[in-house]
Amino acid sequence: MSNIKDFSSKLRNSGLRPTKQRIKICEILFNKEKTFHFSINELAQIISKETVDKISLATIYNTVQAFLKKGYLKEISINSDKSYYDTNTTNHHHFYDEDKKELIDIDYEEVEPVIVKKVPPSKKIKSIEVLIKVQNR
Amino acid sequence: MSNIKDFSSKLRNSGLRPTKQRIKICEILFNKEKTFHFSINELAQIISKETVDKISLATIYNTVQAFLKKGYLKEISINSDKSYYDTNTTNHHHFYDEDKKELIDIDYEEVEPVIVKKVPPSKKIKSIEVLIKVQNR
DNA sequence: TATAGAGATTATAACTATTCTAAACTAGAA
DNA sequence: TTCTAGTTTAGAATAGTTATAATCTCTATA
Repeated sequence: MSNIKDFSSKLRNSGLRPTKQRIKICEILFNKEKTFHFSINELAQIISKETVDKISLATIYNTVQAFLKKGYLKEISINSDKSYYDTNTTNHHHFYDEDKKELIDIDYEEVEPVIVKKVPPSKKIKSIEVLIKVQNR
Repeated sequence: MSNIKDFSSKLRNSGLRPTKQRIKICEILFNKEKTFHFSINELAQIISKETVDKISLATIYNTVQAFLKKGYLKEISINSDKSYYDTNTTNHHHFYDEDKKELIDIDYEEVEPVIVKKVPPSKKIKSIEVLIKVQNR
């Protein structure tokens, strides 16, 4: 379990000034035992519940962008109207529950490695994402 | 190559009244030898170039939604701010070229079938989409 | 410890994608 | 030809996100 000191030095080490807003957001995002998925709006709601002094929406956007760039978060693509982020930045795939509108991690081992026979000329693979949409039987 | 009559009856057969706007959009979308990918905005621009009488944005949205529901189009999920659609509604996957911001179809045979060992309880798989992000080597 | 200034935060405006609304129009059945 | 349900339309409304410009705050260094 990380504490404020840890987050502070982690932020500093990656060139981000450890402000109280960023530390708070770290606590919310990275103090969980499970990884989780969120939209900016969901994150904003959690923050407003857990803090006395509010953090402005702009800062939340900025912080998420910064963490994304540093590789602490991963963006997930669902066909959607808004962006979703994942605190699990390792290689893994997702189920998307069409009924509950909910994203579920799939352990990497649960999906056989995806094998692609050809890649466009002079390109290299950056990532492979599998999205499996499921619905009630 | 389909002509206006064809589109007219195809529309009627699927319960959509063949209006001149819908027929025009059909011509643009389905008279190509290659499948293609587009955003609403890109489609709107093509329409405005190819037609004298404009089609309102609302109609373009409505029509794309209608074609989507009828299964003539497929929505594609890229991590994005807007929706993309594909005239290729068969099972296939995509490369996303991060440099050109361009989507490329992958023939179904080019990717080994994705095998999932477990599905969430009482759910069935609706679709499996693989998005392979590539960038310059 | 005080302070300057780069980097952050903030409220709010602006922007973009999409949906809604309500009036006007039209395809096609009768 | 007439009627009407289904369509189209312009424009308003909404939601997500980014930009702006003023204010604030870390932290290096004097």
